[in-house]
Amino acid sequence: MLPKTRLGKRSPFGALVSSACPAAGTHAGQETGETSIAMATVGGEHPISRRSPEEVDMDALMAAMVLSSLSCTKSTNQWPNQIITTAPPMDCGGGDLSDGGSSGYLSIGHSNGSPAPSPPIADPAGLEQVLFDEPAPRKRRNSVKSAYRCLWPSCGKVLTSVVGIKRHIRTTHLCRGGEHERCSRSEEDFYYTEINQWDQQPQQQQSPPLPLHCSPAPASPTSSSSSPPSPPPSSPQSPPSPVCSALSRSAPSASGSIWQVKSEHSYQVGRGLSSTSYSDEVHRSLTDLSVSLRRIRGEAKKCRKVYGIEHRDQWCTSCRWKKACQRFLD
DNA sequence: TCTGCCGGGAA
DNA sequence: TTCCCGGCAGA
Repeated sequence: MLPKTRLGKRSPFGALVSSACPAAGTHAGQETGETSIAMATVGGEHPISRRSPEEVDMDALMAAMVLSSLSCTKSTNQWPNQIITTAPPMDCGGGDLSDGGSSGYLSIGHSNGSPAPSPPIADPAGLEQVLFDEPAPRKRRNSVKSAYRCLWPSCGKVLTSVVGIKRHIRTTHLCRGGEHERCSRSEEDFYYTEINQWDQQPQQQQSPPLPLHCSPAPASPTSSSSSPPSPPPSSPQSPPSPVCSALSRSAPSASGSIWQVKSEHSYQVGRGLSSTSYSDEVHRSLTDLSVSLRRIRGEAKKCRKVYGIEHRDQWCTSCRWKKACQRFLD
């Protein structure tokens, strides 16, 4: 009768989705999209591996400098830096032995094991822990034997300590000229990759079966679907940080003893869990809620389809009432 | 555009 | 409680 404004008509989840998804979808989707693009692009043609040594040197140096400067400002502006820091390392040189994009995660995510500083990881983890009350699955490294491989073109030196590999990179590759010394301190992070050897120690693995909280964490506003939407503590825009510390989150099915280049690993993780997963997982958590709050449209034919409008009297009551069909349950 | 069905109102 | 339907959202 009256034109009713049915703002509250839809389930609160619907509203929440519409309000949350833009944030999650746009941010995460775009970010991850950009990241993916960057990864793909860089992976496709890697400057370091294809260019002349001088160009490589300069590009890598530039990228590293940018990264270094960015990493210095992480504390103030968190997530954009995470985004940004995700991309440049890919530029600066994952090398050929792994997917181009992976090096970004490598250099960022290696905080799991390597002493290289990577502040952005910690905060999302804390945030997600706060939001989801889940234990941080970071312990897997305990059972991992690590080595570090130099990614410098045509080097490939493997050392067993971070210090060693850093020193190697710094002294051998970066600090040929003294002027590099200043920036190379953080730069060497990008020129080595960690290779892990998982032993068969299944019960030691403390990592949860499949940590999904990687992405929900930044999705704090979105994930509030299960809790009243509360503004993020600090950032007004509540930006999701697609980069999560998920390097060690993927659960490699270690059958036997595998050496796994971490950059590869992280690339997959990055696509599957950390970056892309942000939107994916948000979507998924949202979907799960959606299932509970609103039925997924079923594949089964409903009374309407089966009997047709003209035989509406044969419909089940729910269908007649435009409710969820009770006869053809999915 | 069609369809399922949520949310709400009327009887 | 039953019945109906506006309107949203997904396919």
